[in-house]
Amino acid sequence: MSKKDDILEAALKIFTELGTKAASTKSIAQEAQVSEALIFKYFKSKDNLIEEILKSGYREATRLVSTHLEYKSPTDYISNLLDLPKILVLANKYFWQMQYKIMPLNSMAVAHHQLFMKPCYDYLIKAFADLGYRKPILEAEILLLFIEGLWKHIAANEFDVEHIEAITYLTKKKYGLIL
Amino acid sequence: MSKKDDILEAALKIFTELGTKAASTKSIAQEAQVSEALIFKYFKSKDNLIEEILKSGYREATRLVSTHLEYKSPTDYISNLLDLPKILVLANKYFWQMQYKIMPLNSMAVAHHQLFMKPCYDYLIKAFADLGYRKPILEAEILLLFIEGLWKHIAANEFDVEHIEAITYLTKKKYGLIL
DNA sequence: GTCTATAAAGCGATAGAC
DNA sequence: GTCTATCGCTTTATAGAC
Repeated sequence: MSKKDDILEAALKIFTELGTKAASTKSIAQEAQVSEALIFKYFKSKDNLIEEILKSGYREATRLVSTHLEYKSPTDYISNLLDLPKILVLANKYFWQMQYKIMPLNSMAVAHHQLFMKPCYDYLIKAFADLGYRKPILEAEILLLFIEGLWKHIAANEFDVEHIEAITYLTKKKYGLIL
Repeated sequence: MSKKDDILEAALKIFTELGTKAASTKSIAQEAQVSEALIFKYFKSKDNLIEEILKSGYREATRLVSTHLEYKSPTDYISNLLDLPKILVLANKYFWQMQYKIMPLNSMAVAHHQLFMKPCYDYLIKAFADLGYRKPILEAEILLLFIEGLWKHIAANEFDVEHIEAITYLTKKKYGLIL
C-alpha cells in the first residue's frame, strides 16, 4: 500500500474519532507514519483531503446501489431500500461511521449525501404510489426518516447484523412486504 | 438581560452555526459584545460553558416532559411520545438545533441525551407490552429510531408545524392510535 | 464587573534539502 | 517521493488595571 493510501486510511480513522475540524493534519500524519508535509503534497489542503474521502466513499456506495437497488417492483424496492443501511455499512464500515459523525457540521458531507439519496426518495414515492397508498410523498418521508435513523444507529453503535435484520424484518412485516 | 445571559445566547448561536470545536471563544465574545476574558470569568472554560448550556436545555426539557408525558395509558403514551420532538423544538428551537448538530461529536451532549431518553425507552417497551405486541423491545427501538430521525429532521430544517403534524398523524394511524 | 494585553500552545500550509 | 524546519495565524486561558 502506498503512503497516499496510508494517509487516506489514517485520515478516515482520525476524522471518525474527532470530526473534521478537531482532527489536525499533524495527528493524521502521525497515525499514517508520514510527515505532515506529505499530506499537503498529495492533497493540497485539508478540505481537499476530506472531499477526496467523500468522493471515494459515495462512488463505492453508488456502485453497490446500482446492483442492489433496481426498481423492479414497488414491494421489492421498498424492501431493498430498508436493507440499504446494512449493506452499505457492512461494505464500508469506517466510511459510514465517519460520515454520520461529520455530516451535521460539514456541508460537503451533506451535499454528497443529498445527491446520493435524491433518486431513492423519488423512487420511493413512486413505489408507494404504485402500491395505491393515498399519501405517497408523506409515506416516503416517514420511511426515509426511519431509514436515516437506522443508518445513523448502525454507524454510531457496534454493528450487530442479527439485531439490524430483526429490526428491518419487523418493519417489512409492518408494511406488508413479508407475509 | 445580564452580560452572562448575553454570552449564553451568543454561544448557543455560534455553537449551532459551527459546532463546539470550530466555534472560538473570540467569536462568541464578539457576538455577545463582551470581552473574551469575561467568558472565562463566568464559565471558567469553554467546555464548562457548553456543559452549562446543555444542563439548562435538558432541565427545561425535563420540566416540559414531566407535564406532557405521564404514563396514563399505553396508547396515550405512544401518541404523546410521537409529539415530543414537535413540543420540545417549538419550546426551545435554538437549543435543539444546536444539540442535533453537536451530538455526534460531543460526548457531553450524548450523555445528557441518553439520560433524558432512558425513561422514555423503558415506558415505551411497557406500552407495547401492555398493548399485547409480541416483540415490545424491538417495537420500542423501531419507534425510537423514527422519533430520533424526526427530531433531527425538525431541528435541522425550517420548522413547518403542519407538515410535522401530518407526519405524526399518519404514523399514529399506522399504529392504530387514531381511528 | 469588565476591560486590555499577553502568554503558551497548536493550527494549516510552504520552502527547500535530499 | 519524502523529510525537516519554519512561517504566520488562531486558539484557550490568565494577569492585572480600572
